[in-house]
Amino acid sequence: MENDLFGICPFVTTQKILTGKWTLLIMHCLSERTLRFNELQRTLPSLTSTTLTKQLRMLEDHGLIIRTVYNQIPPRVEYSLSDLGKNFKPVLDELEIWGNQYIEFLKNKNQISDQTNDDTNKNEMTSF
Amino acid sequence: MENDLFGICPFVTTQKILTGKWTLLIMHCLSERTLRFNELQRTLPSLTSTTLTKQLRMLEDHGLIIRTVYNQIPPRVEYSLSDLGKNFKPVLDELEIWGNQYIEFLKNKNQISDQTNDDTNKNEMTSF
DNA sequence: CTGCATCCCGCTCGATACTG
DNA sequence: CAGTATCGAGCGGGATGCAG
Repeated sequence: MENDLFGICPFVTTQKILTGKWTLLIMHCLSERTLRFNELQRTLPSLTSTTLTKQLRMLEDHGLIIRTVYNQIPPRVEYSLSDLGKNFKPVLDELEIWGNQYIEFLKNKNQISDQTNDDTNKNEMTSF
Repeated sequence: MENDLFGICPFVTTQKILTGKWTLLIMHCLSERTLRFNELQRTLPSLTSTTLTKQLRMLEDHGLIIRTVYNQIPPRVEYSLSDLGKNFKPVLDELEIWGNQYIEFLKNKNQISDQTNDDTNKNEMTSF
């Protein structure tokens, strides 16, 4: 296999699962409650159905979420966490705590750099 | 901005930080002790210096690790976690727990689908 | 409403070769 | 020992358009 440590090292394995720009956010949303496709879409701004579908399929293939289809008109599809997905909750909690810490860190950093560097120049080279 | 929620949503922000195929593993290694460049390289199999350097630079730029250079011949560079990086430890711990759960899940899945195939490669590795 | 098919762009990974 | 320079392949994200 291309990824020698997948299925062996817990960190490499998890990292592989978490590839996908929106996986954490999706997992967080579904950890609160079951959601329909367009509920997810409304919750996650700037995320097209194409991308959302792909990410959901990936998580489903990996066994983290469950896709339930109701045969109705109009269609109704619900996404919820599997047991494996529910066990992921502690990770999400710690991730959220640390993420907020990091955001605070960023704010301080920007305050410092904004004092010295007020002119974020964007001059396009007009000629020469 | 290309990433509207970076610096706002803790999950999106963290996900962005964690891009990089080896970030979690590197963070785990450094969470145990300070390491030199080639120690990391020896610890992490199949990882060229090019890639390792890039990932380390990324983590350094994001403020998670600290790079200390000793002016010596031969050169000596040590990598350690910053305070921000040390605060990441709880995430790593939960990640490791869940990752091992997931590995167990994979084994069961493979047992079902690989009833005819007996894989001889079943070494237990806690990490790397 | 919940997708799939297609195409394109950018970016990351990694191989290889070279350096102080 | 600890990198840098360069280059290429591959893959994921997203825009667009269509479908049941």
